This record gives sequence, structure tokens and C-alpha cells, in this order.
Amino acid sequence: MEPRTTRATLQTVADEVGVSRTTVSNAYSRPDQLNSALRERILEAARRLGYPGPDAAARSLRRGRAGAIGLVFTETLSYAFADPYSVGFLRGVAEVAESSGTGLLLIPMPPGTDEAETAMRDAVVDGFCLYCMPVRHPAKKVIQARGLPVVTTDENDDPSIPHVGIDERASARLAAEHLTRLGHRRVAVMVDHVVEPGRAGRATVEEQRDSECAVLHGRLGGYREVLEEAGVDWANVPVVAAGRNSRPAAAAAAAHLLDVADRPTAVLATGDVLALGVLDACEQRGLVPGRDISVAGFDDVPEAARARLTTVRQPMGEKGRRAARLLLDPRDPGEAVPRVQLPTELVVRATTGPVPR
Amino acid sequence: MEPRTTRATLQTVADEVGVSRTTVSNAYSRPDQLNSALRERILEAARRLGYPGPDAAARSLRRGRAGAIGLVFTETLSYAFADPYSVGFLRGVAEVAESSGTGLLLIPMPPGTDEAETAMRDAVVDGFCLYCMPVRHPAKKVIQARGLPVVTTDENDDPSIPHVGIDERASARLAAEHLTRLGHRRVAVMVDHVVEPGRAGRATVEEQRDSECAVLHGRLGGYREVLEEAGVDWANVPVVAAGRNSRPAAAAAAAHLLDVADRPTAVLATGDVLALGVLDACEQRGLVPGRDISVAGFDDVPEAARARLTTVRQPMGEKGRRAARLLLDPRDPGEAVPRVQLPTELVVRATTGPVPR
DNA sequence: GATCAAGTCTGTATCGATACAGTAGAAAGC
DNA sequence: GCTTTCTACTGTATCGATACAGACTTGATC
Repeated sequence: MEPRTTRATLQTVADEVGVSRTTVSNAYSRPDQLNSALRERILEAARRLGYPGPDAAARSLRRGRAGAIGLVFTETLSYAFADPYSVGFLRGVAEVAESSGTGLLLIPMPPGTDEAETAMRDAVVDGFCLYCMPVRHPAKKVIQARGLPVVTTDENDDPSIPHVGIDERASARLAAEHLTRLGHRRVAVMVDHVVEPGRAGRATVEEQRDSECAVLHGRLGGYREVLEEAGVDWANVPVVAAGRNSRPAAAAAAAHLLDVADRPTAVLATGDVLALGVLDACEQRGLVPGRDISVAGFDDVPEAARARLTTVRQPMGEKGRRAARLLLDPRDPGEAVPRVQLPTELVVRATTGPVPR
Repeated sequence: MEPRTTRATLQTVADEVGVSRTTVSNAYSRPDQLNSALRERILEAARRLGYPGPDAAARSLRRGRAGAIGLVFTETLSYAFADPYSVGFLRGVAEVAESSGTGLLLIPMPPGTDEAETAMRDAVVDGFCLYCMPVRHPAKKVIQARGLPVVTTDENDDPSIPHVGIDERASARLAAEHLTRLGHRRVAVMVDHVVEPGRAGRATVEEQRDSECAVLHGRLGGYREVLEEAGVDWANVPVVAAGRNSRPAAAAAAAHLLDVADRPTAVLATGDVLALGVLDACEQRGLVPGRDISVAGFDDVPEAARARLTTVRQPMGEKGRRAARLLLDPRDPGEAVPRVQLPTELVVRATTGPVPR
């Protein structure tokens, strides 16, 4: 193309062809509004002048819609791609977004409060999907202030925001009951992190209480109920944090459980990635899951099936699809705020078995 | 908040506080430009009026930057999350984008040409990363016309566009040479798709030639060179398409290779997901990989290590990081167009072995 | 007391498009 | 022949902000 001092706009093209700016706009956005010969002439001139088509930001401003929905993660973006559970969820969101021609903006969450608020304000989107965002996160206020549609997944206690999730407590109970039914009483729990991300090791009951993560509360609560019903004192149940939600981190943290005098006979992990890490640790130590020790996970990610992991299945993809639909399908103002609760089920595979004698 | 007939803007807040619009803008965007007491008064008034902060689209228009980079996939978005190779790449891109406060817009690619062009024009981004986009894709023109920074990965023959990739041909040779060195001459190849996505089955030499996918050409070319050097007639090498890049599809298509009279002694797959599918098919038939049949993949996705798959490792995450940096780091206009070629290596594991006798 | 600098704030001109109402001219209706 | 309808196009107002240059205080300096 020939170099120009200034970028070509609708007006440039309009002047060249000798029509109005509006007509050029129509040539792109509403082809049926003008004669097709003229349209061709306009597009031809646009090509010649190097006009790139209507500017996206300007169009977005004038039209009042962005053509994208924003996904907000509390963890780092790259983490979102590391966990198969997130990936399954994202995939569900992507399916629905895609089928309506909507883009997906993955919004980074900077560490500082001001920066985070700016990031939420700068996102050119038509709605937000909050993924595992703690109830009291500072950026949440900004998001709500923007007045766009919002849905939350998993984490939520605000009844004014539509929500897609599962019954965390009841689902966790499924795994715990499976273990107590098999006779296990010396049970340990492996979690991602409790208070501060990155800190690994045993978490006290107080720390468990102080966690801001509703999912964690729900799952630990479910475990606790069942174990207490079976006569176990929760204060004696080791709750070990891996620090990060990764297989190696869980394998390392599993040392706190496996290399001690009275090793638990069973481990409940609040996620499959953690459970798989525990299995790795067992393998290193020559412990056969299902015989020497029982391990149960949560989520039923694809790898779980291959590892023959007993777990609680939750429909990750469906969660994403439902969340996306809640954002994209317009709702009547009078309608009740939707709260979707998806079903879960226990999937018994090979990593759990009776108490070894 | 009190209901308002019209949305609050900078002006609304400015009028309320009795300052100029510019000052309110500064209160958000350049806090150092005004007295902090005044800033507080302004933010307070904004809260009271329900002003959500500067409008993202308007800000984007005026500033001339979007704060996001666009990722363009040719396949469906949901597919991007299904393949661990893509996920690794995305993760790399996300790491870099995130560290510079940039969002990631995943752009859907609609089927029709016009719709696709519109989608590319409507994306509010500061640059595009084209992921596995065929050289001659119609939407590519629109993207280039926008005049924003662009990088391509894998697929590329346009020297004017920066590129990050690997030496496909040489890398494919590594796998093929490994097999011929082990003595294999009856070798088959498994690919994703050749001409038309979704069509599974054997592909003729003509169809191979007609494929628009440069990655496929490179890899098949590498295999072919090595096999011909070993005295094999390429026309007799079965090239089987799985139709889709998925483990079950590959397992199903493997029937064309495994359930025939003169079964190949080795299978080269152009991707690990396909190779893993072939392994699944072997397992179903009681064939032990590495003993009864050799299977080699490409990519070295995380699952490959667990399946003990021999494969060619390419640095997926690094590819994403480099691509993102090329987009985000400004370059001198005079500078040569960067072309990054990342190293690959053969990883020999358990699924390849000598020819069974 | 004039000059200068720093710190704050204002005003205007734009960024690049689309919405919407309006108009000219041709074709159709009676 | 006059109104109506339709097609094809135009013009103006507006979307909501930021860039940039300027102006007004205030205090310090010589």
C-alpha cells in the first residue's frame, strides 16, 4: 500500500467515492441497504486506500456492545490453563460463546487493588463471568458497578448475582461417605491452599475457618459432617495444603501424610489434580492405592479415568455452557435471579478399597 | 443505587462536584494530576451517582489501544481447549500477556467468509496471534489490512509476517530416523486430517499434496525423505487420517492400520493426541507397544510422559511466550521481520523398539 | 516587585464510527 | 394526474472519553 500520513477512515473512503460517510458504513455493516454495484465500488476504493474496515473500538462505542464476554480469574491466567478442571469449564464457555459469534476475553488479575480495578474497568465486554472469585474480592465492586450482566461460578453468596454451581457440601459428602462405609476412620484431607496461596503444610481448624473460599468451606464441611457422624474428632483430621493446585506440589505435600507414624488409611483430596499428586507420591513409596491406602478426588477430570481414581464427578463443561448462556441470553427484568445447581455423582474406581489390616 | 433515566458519565460526575470533565477523568486515570482531597470528593460523588468509571470502549477509542491481544484459531474455540498442545501454547501466551497487564481475546472463527471477516474487524485488540491458520485463509487479508502487529505460529509462508515455529521437516525426520534405525520399513502414518476436516480414512498422495496445512506438509515431507532414504516407496506408505485431532478418533482410525493383513511394524503420528489414540487401539487388541509394534508421536504433551510415548518434543509454552513477546514488544520499523525457530528433540521412551521377528 | 516554577485545574478539539430522521427520485396504485 | 410506496442515499447528532495547550494560584527567588 502507499504510505499515508494519516489513517484512512470512513470519511476518506466516502470522499474518494463521492458518497456520504453513512453509505460507506452501510457498505460494511448493512449490505442490503445499498445497491450492490455501489457497494463494490466502495469496497474497491477502500482496498485501494488501505482502509481496514470500520474501527473496532469506535464501532463498539457507538453500538454499545463489545461482542465479547469477560472471564475473570483470581489465580493467574496461566494457571487457568494448567488445571484440567478449568480447561473443561473454559471449553464449555467457549462452545456457547462461539456459537453466538461472541469472543472470550480472558482478563488478567493484577496483584494491586487499583490495578485490578482498572483492569476490570478497561475490559471491553458485554458481561462478566466470575470464575472462582472470592466473595469479598475488591475488584468485584467495580465489576458490579459497571452494570453489565454477571454470573458467578462456584463461589457465591450474593443472591443478586446469577450463579452456576454444585452442592459442594453434599457432593463432598459422597466421597467421605464412600470411605467411612469402607471402614476408614483414620482419614486425611489434601487441599489446594487454605489462607495464603503458596503456603504448604498442615492447616489448623482456625485457618480452615478463616479461608475466604466458599468452595473449600463447602467441601471441608461435607467431609467433616460425615467423619463426625462416624465418630471421628475433626480436630484430629490432618488437613494438608499443597500450596498450589498442581500434581507435583500435591505429591510433595503428601509427605506430611505418608511419611508419619500413624499414616492415614485414606486421603480425601478436594480436587483431582491433588489426588493424582497423592497417587504419584504413593507410587514413589511403593504403596498400592486401593489396597494399602485409599485416595478419592473431586471433579473427575479426564486423567482421573486413566488413573482409575475414585472421585466425585461434576459436569465441568456443562457448568461453562450454562454460565455462558446466562450471560448471553437476555432475561426479563422481573424474573428471579437464576441459580443453577448441577448434579454430581460418586464415581468409584480402583483407588479406594477397604481398610488394610 | 437510585434508578436513573440515563447512565452517568464523566460529565454527570463533573457537574455534581463542580469541576471539569477532564478533572474527573484525571481522578481515575492520572491520580497524580490532582489534589488528593479533590480526588476523594470526585470518587465519592461517582459512587453516589453510580458512575461505573470511564467507559471501556470510549477509552479504548480515544487512547487508540485496547489492552488485549487477539488469538485467532481456525478450528473451533472449544477444540483449542481440547488439545493439550494448544493449551500449553495458550498458557505461554497467557503468562506473558498477564505480566504486562494485557488481556487475551479468544476470537471465534465463524464458518462463512463474510462472518469471519466481520469477526476479525470487530475484535478490539492491539495485535493478532494467528495460531495454525492456513496460509490462504480469507480472514487473513482483513487481519493484515487492520495494520496491527501480527505474529503467526506454525503455519506461515509470508515473509512479511513475524513468525514463531520449529523446523517441521527436520523435527519429523528425528522420529522417522529413530524408527528406520530400529529397522522398521513397514511404517504407517497417522494424521489429523488432510483435505477436509472430519473425513477419516486413508489419504492418497494427491490428497496429501493438496492439503493447505504447511505443518502437515513439513512433517509428512520429513517422514517421506527418511523413508525414501531407507528404500521405502512412499506410495506404499499408508497415511491414515483420524478426521479429528482426538484420542478416540485416532483409536477408531487405527483400525485401518492394525486390522489388516500386513500390519505395519511402526506408526508415526503427527501429534501426540493421535499417538495416544493409537496406543489405546493397541491396548484393545492386546498389542504391546515397543514390542509388538512401535508408535512415535509429536509434541511431547504432558500425557506423553505418563504413557511412556516416544515422541519429538517441541517447546509449546516457549512458543506461546515468544509469540506474545513479539506482539507486545515494540520493534523498530527498520528491523528485519523476526522469524524464531525453536529447537526440538527426540524423546525416546518405551513405545518404540526393534522390529518384531 | 518582577520572574519563575510547580502544582492544579479548565476548555476545546478530537478519536471513528452508527442511529435515526429525512429527502430525492422512481415505480406503483387508483 | 396525484398520491402512495419503495429504494437508495444523506446529514446531523451523538456514543464517552482523553490529549493537549493554556490559565490561574501560590510560593519562592533574586
